[in-house]
Amino acid sequence: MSIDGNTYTISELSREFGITTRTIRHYEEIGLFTPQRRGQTRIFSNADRTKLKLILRGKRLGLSLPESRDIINMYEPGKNNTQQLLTTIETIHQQRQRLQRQLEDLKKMMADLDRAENGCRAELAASRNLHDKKIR
Amino acid sequence: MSIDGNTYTISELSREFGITTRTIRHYEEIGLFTPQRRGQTRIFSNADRTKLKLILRGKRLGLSLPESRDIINMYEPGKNNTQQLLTTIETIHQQRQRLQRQLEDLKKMMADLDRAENGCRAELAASRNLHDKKIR
DNA sequence: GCGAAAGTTGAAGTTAACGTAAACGTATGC
DNA sequence: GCATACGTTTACGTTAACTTCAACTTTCGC
Repeated sequence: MSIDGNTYTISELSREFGITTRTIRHYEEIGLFTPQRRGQTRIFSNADRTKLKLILRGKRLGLSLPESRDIINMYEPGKNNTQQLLTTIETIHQQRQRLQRQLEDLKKMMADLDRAENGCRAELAASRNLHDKKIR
Repeated sequence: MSIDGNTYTISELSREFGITTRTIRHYEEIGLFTPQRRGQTRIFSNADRTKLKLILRGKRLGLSLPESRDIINMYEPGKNNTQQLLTTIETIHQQRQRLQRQLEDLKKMMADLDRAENGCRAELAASRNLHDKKIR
C-alpha cells in the first residue's frame, strides 16, 4: 500500500478486482486510463480505481471496452463546448434505451427461469411419488 | 414462406432477426439447433425460431453461445433423471444470481446516466446564461 | 426449361480482449 | 549480496463469434 491511502499498485488493484495485471495494462494500452508513474512503475489514483470499477461493471452489462471508455469520459470534468454537451446527452439517451431493453430481457429471462425451476420441482415431486409407491 | 405457417426458410429468419444466414448456420454448427432438411435445404420449425430468439436475448444479456445452449436445453421436455434435475436447478440458481447482480449494475448505471445528464443540462444552462449576459 | 434467386459446404480471415512468454530492472528482508 | 517478489516492455498466441470468399447445387417464377 501507499503511504497515504489514496494510491494503489497494479497488483493491489488486480487482487481487489480479481483480474490479472496484464488485463489492467491492457486497459491502459487502449486508453482507458493513464496512471501516474514513479520511474516506470505505475501508481493508480482513486480516480483510476473508480474507472476500473466502471469498466468491470460495463463488462458485466455487455459493454465493449471502447463503449465503457466513452461512458467514463462523460463523467469527466467540464468540456464546456455546447456541441459536445449535446452529443453527450444524445449518447446518454442511447445508453438509457439500451439499458431499458436489457431490463426487459432480464425480466423475461427471470420469468423463464422461474417457470423452468417449477417444472423441475414438479418432476422431482412426481418421481418421488413414484418411488414411494414402489416401496409400499 | 411455407405452405402452413409453421416453418421458415433460413433467409426468412435472417431477415426477421436482422442476422445473416451464415450466422444461423454457425449456430447450427455449434449445436444450438438441428433443423429438419428437405434434401439439403434447412427447414426451421417454430421451436427453432424460438430457440433463435432465446439465443439473441441471451447475447444481449452477455451470455456466450454455449451458455445459451445450456439454458435452451433446460426448457426441453423431460429428462427425468433425478440427478439431472438437481443440477438443472443448480444452474438455474446460478443464472438467477447472475441476473440479480446484473440488475444491480443496471440500476446503478441508470442512476449514473441520470446524474450525467443533469450535469450536462446544468452546464448548458450556465453557458446560455453567459451568452445572454454577453449580449446585453 | 431456363435464368435468377436462394440454398449449400468448406476454408481462410477478422476483431476484441486478453493470455503467455521472454528478457529485463528494482527493492527488500535476512 | 543474493534470493524472492514485484515491477516493466515487446511480441506473439489464443478463443469466441462471426465474416468473407469461392465454388458449387437447388429451387422458383414465368
